[in-house]
Amino acid sequence: MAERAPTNAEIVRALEAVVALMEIRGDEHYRVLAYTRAAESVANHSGSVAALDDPKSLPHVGGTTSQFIADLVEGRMPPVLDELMEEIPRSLVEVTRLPGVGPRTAGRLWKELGVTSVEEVAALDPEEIGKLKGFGKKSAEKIVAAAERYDATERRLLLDDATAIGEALLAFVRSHPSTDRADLAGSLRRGKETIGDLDLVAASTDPAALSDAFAGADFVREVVAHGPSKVSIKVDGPRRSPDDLVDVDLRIVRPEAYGTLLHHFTGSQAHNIVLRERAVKRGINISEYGLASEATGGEPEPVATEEELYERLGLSYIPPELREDAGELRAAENGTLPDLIETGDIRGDLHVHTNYSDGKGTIRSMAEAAIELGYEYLVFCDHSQSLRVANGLSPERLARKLREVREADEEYDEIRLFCGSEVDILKDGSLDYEDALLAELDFVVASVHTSFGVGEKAMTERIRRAMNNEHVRTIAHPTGRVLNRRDPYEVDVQALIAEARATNTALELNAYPDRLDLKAEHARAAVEAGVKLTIDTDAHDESALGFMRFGVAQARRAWVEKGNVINTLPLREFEAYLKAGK
DNA sequence: GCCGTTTTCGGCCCGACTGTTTTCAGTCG
Repeated sequence: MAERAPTNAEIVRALEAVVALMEIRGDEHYRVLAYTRAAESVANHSGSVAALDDPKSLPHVGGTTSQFIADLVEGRMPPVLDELMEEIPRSLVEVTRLPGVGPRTAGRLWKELGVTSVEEVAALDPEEIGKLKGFGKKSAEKIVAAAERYDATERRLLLDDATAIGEALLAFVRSHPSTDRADLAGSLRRGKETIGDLDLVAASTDPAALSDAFAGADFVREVVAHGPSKVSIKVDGPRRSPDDLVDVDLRIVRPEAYGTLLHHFTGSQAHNIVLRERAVKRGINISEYGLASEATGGEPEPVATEEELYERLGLSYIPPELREDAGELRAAENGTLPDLIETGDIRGDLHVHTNYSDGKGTIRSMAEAAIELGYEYLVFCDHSQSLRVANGLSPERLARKLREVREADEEYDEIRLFCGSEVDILKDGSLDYEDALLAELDFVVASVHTSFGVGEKAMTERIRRAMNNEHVRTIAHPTGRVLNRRDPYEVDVQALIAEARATNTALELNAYPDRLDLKAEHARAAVEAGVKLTIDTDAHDESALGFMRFGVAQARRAWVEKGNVINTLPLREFEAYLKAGK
């Protein structure tokens, strides 16, 4: 037995390692695909896979892959992975990440030139590669150049940056005279927590003209590919430096085929594949150009909207955020898709900061920004006393702030203002204010900001203890991760969900683009367990109140409905919830 | 390797673009 059961993410990493190495070895495509799908299935599972009685209950996990998972759970190295790592240098996997280099090329560079790493590719003379059959001067130079500028630190775009860049590009596409419709597609449209590259789709009466205009626009830093219906370019990333470029794809079709195009490039790829397989069984072939069947003589018949596409397949409309091959097809067949929460359902923000601690806004400026958003209530939760780096409030300053919130509340008819605290959960699980003080506040958010490295057992106990405090209504950013900067601390999220349910404590889905914590799989597990969520921006200035849309997008990916979220309650009901206690 | 409203065997989504090719493999999404 292993010391600790592997997390879903660890199982996924092991399966993906098999995929990468098998591809290099040149294993049969469908064998590799099976491991790919098993990895996706584990990643999409909301509960702990290690805790399942039989992993075969997961879709795309059969006898072999379930044994693979069982080996990991019991602390054994799965033989297939052992064998692959014995045979193939692990560092070759990185070579396949070079743009334009896939597993076939990496495998040949290794077998025919003895190259095992990106560094060794960069050190190659392009002429050596050019001597290999099927490689010319151009591709040889491209491969070496890609290796030379390869940056191993994977950096993905946060949602706010991706949205800003994407919307600017979209405005350009929409402004072209031949454009009929255009949208952002891909993972940004699905609301994924981070974005690798941007996908745009357009319906145009003159695709070639739009393609040329896009490839020639002044924001283009590099043209990667340029055809009559597809353009791939690089544009400046958020850091606007030469080594911070973002890949962008634009696909263009005639207006009548827009529905299937938008659908195709929204993905996910896994969703598209299962949807298309299902269609093939019914004699229909789906492509971005439409639906083809015997009845259409094998030619694609265009479909103008996504709604019509799903309808023609006998399915209810599946929102983009659910398109992950995570059970949405079955739900669409049965008419049991969730009625997903929308940004407009949010009635207030329960976790915002002011200049009393480390925020930039004042009580009144934040209140006025919240009024602009149409909120019915706003809860100020500044940091507590021990968090000195964030100018945490002493009991005296908290008392002063409480008075000011009460005064400001009198001044605004449009909104109710509440005074809360984001109170630190100290190392031993006690809270950073006395209970008597917490009792005076309207709402208490508790969270961990220090001593991240205490280990899973201690961290889980620490947060569970905080949940058992009668004043603590929600746990903010429950896993502490900061995207691109800091991994989550070790904590047993399943145990937190169980304790949240037992103590009637909510869990926060923090909408800040670099947190988005809980992540979607955990948020889904929480609502499945009957735990309520709060979706809060943790705003430190007025504009950050607008991050709510990113939190809602993540909640939608977690199959969350309005009724699962505390701050969708109308003011009267929210007040009743406050009054009722835990 | 997985899967079954034609199947326990024989299938497995579909197409654009590039480079090096005279018909296609590899990569990408």
